[in-house]
Amino acid sequence: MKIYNTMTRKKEELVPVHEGEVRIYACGPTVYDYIHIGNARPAIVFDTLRRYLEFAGYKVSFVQNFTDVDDKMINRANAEGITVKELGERFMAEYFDDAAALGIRPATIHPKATDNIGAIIDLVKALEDKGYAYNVDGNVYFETKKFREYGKLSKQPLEDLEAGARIEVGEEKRDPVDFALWKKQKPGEPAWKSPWGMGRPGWHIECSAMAKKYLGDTIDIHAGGGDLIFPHHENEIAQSECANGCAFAKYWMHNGYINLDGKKMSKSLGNFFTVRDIRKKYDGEIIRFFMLSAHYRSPVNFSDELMEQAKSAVERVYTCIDNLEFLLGSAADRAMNEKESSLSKRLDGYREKFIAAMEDDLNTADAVAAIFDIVYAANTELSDGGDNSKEIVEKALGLIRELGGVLGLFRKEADKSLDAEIEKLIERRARARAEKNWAEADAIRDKLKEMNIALKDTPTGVKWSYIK
RNA sequence: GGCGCUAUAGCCAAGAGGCAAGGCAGAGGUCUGCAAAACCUUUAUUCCCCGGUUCAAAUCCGGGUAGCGCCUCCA
Repeated sequence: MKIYNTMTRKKEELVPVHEGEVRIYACGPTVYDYIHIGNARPAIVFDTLRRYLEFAGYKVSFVQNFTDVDDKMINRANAEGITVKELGERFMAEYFDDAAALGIRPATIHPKATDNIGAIIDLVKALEDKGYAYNVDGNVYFETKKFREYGKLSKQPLEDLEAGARIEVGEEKRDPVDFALWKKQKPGEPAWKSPWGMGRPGWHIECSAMAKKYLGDTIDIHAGGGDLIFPHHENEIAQSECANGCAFAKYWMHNGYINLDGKKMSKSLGNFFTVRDIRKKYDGEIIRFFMLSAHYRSPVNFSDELMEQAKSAVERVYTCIDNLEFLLGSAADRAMNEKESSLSKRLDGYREKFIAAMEDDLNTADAVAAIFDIVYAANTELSDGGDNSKEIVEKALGLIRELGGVLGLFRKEADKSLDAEIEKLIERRARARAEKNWAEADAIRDKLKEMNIALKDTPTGVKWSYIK
């Protein structure tokens, strides 16, 4: 598989450190609020990466952290009159609720910063011992200039950063580009015991510490949103490579932003939609489809119109699945005929197209198109009245399910339970139709529609489904 | 100022030298008692503009234009 590596700005063949296994660290949310759809993009994209790598036969260790102590957490907890811990627990639960709706599987491990204070302290200590960090009255800073390669990910020369950096009033750092590894406790803040006194970790160090603890000194893929490149990932590199003396990550993957009217969606600008709000109107799967219908590195706009488009597209696939399942009921138990063998080969071609797309830096837009190719082929070649073998119908159905599953899509089973009253209505309508009593047949159909049941008259009988 | 990303139909979006994928929406049609779903036809002689390279450019090179992002917390 080829992956675009932000470090080299090129697509590179993925060669994991350990054969047959891919270790991924993805920066997770700060759990002080509901996630917005900008936060949802990396979660969906990298969950899809993980699914594809597993499909391709790798063992995948996927670590996604929760930042559960920082300024935003503290401010929000104070505002709500609860503890930082309570706030974190609440929004971690809300995160998992949203994630499940978006088809995001729980990571292999979801470490929390506050559960890993020991590992964080060890790392800061190592940096201090090696002369990369200095302590000023309980605040420990990383001395950025000591790391010659600083800026290699963002391609920002240190001098330029320095020129642009601001020095806060009362700043005690030796250099504006230095950043905090350990913050001294302020009144009312949560704090842990450390060699430098009571305090809490800086933001960047937790990822370095947890990546090392759970995945080792050199991980395969480090992933996150593009806005983390600088300073977060740059700082992680500085911390980890200085402490461990080896490369931190082989590949850096960054997703593009979600825009609103062409402008980046962000909490600070206030122009964002939470996943929770969107879910009131659209199923999480539609949000996921929307995200995967563009390449992960390109920016995408978000709007109601686009969600409607995504919804219609998702429905097209489910309608096809539903039709194929109905077809199975009347399909013949025989080997494929010549025409079906040819269709089968065509379907294999679409499967290859899907894989080639995913191999090419996770081109999910092209992969989605391959699924639509299958849908089209099935719609065209396998019809209600036709004589179809079970084998070919199952093959088309199986492919949509299999490839859809790699994207975390199209796996929902239609509800096939029907209550007796509705069943009776369908039968009554069938009788009315047989007697050519169209008025009654249509009245029953309208009534069923109000009850959320759609009917379709086919040569092999009446097909019903719930209206979504 | 430094670093970087976009520009393809009404909308969304792949493609990165060799007849412009796929989805949504629209129009007309087929099937149907009528529907629904599906299918057929139709919707970019052309990919922001101007030059250049080439037998061949949406794709490569040079120069513009427009929009966006990071450089401060941000996915």
